[in-house]
Amino acid sequence: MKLDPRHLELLAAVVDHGGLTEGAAALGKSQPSVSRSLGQLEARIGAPLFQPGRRPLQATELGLALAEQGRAVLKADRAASQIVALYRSGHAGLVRVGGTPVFMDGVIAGMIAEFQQACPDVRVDQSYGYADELIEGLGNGTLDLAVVPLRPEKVPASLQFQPILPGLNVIACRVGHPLTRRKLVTPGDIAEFPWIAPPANSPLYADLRRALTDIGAEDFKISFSGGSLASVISVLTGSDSLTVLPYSVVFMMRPQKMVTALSLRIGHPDRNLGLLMAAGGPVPPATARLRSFVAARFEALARRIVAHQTNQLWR
Amino acid sequence: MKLDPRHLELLAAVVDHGGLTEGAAALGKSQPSVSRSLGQLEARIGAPLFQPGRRPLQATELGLALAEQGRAVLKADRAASQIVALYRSGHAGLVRVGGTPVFMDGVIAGMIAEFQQACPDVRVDQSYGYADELIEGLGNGTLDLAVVPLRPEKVPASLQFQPILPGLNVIACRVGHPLTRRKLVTPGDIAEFPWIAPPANSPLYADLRRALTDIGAEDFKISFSGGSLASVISVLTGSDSLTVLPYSVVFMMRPQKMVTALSLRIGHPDRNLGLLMAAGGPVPPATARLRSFVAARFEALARRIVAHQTNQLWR
DNA sequence: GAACAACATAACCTGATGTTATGAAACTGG
DNA sequence: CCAGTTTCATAACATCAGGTTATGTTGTTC
Repeated sequence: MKLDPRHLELLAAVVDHGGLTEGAAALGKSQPSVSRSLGQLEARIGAPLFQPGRRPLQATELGLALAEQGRAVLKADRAASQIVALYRSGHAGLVRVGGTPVFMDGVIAGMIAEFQQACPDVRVDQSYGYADELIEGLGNGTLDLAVVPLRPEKVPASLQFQPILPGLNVIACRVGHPLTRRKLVTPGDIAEFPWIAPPANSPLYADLRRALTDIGAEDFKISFSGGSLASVISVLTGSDSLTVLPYSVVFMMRPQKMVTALSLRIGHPDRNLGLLMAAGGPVPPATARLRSFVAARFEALARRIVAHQTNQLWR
Repeated sequence: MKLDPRHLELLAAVVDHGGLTEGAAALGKSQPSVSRSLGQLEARIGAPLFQPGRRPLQATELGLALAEQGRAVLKADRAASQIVALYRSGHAGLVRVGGTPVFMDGVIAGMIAEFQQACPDVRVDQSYGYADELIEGLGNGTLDLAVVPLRPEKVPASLQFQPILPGLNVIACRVGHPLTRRKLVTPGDIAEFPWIAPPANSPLYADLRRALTDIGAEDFKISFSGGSLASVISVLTGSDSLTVLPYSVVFMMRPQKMVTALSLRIGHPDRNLGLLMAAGGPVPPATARLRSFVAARFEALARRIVAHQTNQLWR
């Protein structure tokens, strides 16, 4: 026999509240409604759930046993409501974040860790990709949020783009690198050092080439290429190599005192780092929350960068 | 937000069966019904439960989390159905059995133990009383079944009486009692031995008085009275006392070889031991099952008694 | 790209559940 | 033991969710 779980809930409430009237009130229903529903349950079962002729309604053994199950139903129902509430407030759910490798490793992952301190039930699925792949992912629904340097005019109509930092690259090297002792670094100075190149298909690689070309360093030797940020940093700190990294990435790594930037201004790309999301449709709450969290952190980061720059430690 | 537990059940079934159609089939419902109900759930929640545009319907993270709760609801529901099924088949429940002390202790308790080997989930609440109290208990619903010696014409109309053994008392004594060595015991022989009397308000006490009067033993001394069966047996086996006990009780105690009956026929009361139950209303299945079990055991007992009597061990 | 399977939608009906008003029954205190 | 109060059951009605069958519509598959 199939029982209606709502009937079991009613029974549990009535039993636990010691009476039909109070049980009904606890459920926010009228007393006759609960009375009739329990009557139906009793009729379906064909056995008394309550001892007859007792005015503060008292359950039979069978009624108590079924109320036990009703409590289980109520518990599951409350848990489900809690899950929904968490989800709708953005405190639970799954956010699939994609972004360019260097930014994700150097900046975003740390922010996500911080975010999850506040929202431990939000799962984050991180993936890497460049603009085209990220845009496709957002388009076909396999990605909720992308962190990507982009030219605003290249944003598809179906997506919305929120700029969070101007594109700005620097030449990075290890702390204590010979060139860091010089007040002014000239293009000629850097020619003697080997370079670490980002993956050849990355925008950062194009930035590197352009920056070096801009400053007239046509001829440079690449000693290492293709690694992710962790590898790049390892090589950078273990050698006198140079590389091009986003300003924000180097800035975020300042506390570790492993990497710094040269006082050589290079041409900056006409892109903005920004957050890319699907436009139009409803945004999953957890995605919205993470998005605004990251945006806020970047705003703070931008202020700190400005403050730092005015301190003239870098130029 | 309050969710309908039935929706959670639907969700669990669909998720676990890998599709809406199969999930609906597993629940014995039509596919459109489940589709629409889940659509409503989705609308109420305001968030997608399934990934859009996937043909074997695939749940989102939220859907999976809610399905987990749905499984809990389903489990509780099945458990409740199981409870009802057990109850309705008489394999679970509570039976409140009342009866006269000597029969309950000497015969019925053993049968109940045997019954509970087969139906361990049937709880038995045993109480003691004489005819009037038992009839009242059955009348006001505090008793399901009574085992009581009764004159059939004294059965109230609202109750039904099922005779299971003719009333038959014997004079009981310890095994090895001096009188057991005599082939024929005369009324005069018993005069010298002290008597154990049942409680003064019990029918058995009246039987005792009548039996002794019948056989002309006007003058007898009572050495012990008022105890329950266990005490009576203790005194009986520890002395040369005599007492009056129902034949069935003495018969049931034969295996222990502690108590036997004298070969002195005494007048037997015009009562029948029987099972008394409320008539008319629906009988709780567990009560019906216990009733028929006890009746069957008594039938077997009656046969064994007859067989034993033809062996002439007693008379 | 055609065939197929899976899901969504439409239209309809039944029945459960909600309501308020009211009656009956049990408990309470004197 | 009786009146008052509380508690539950019943009546009458409205509404809506959920059941059905029939029929699109859309992914998936070969």
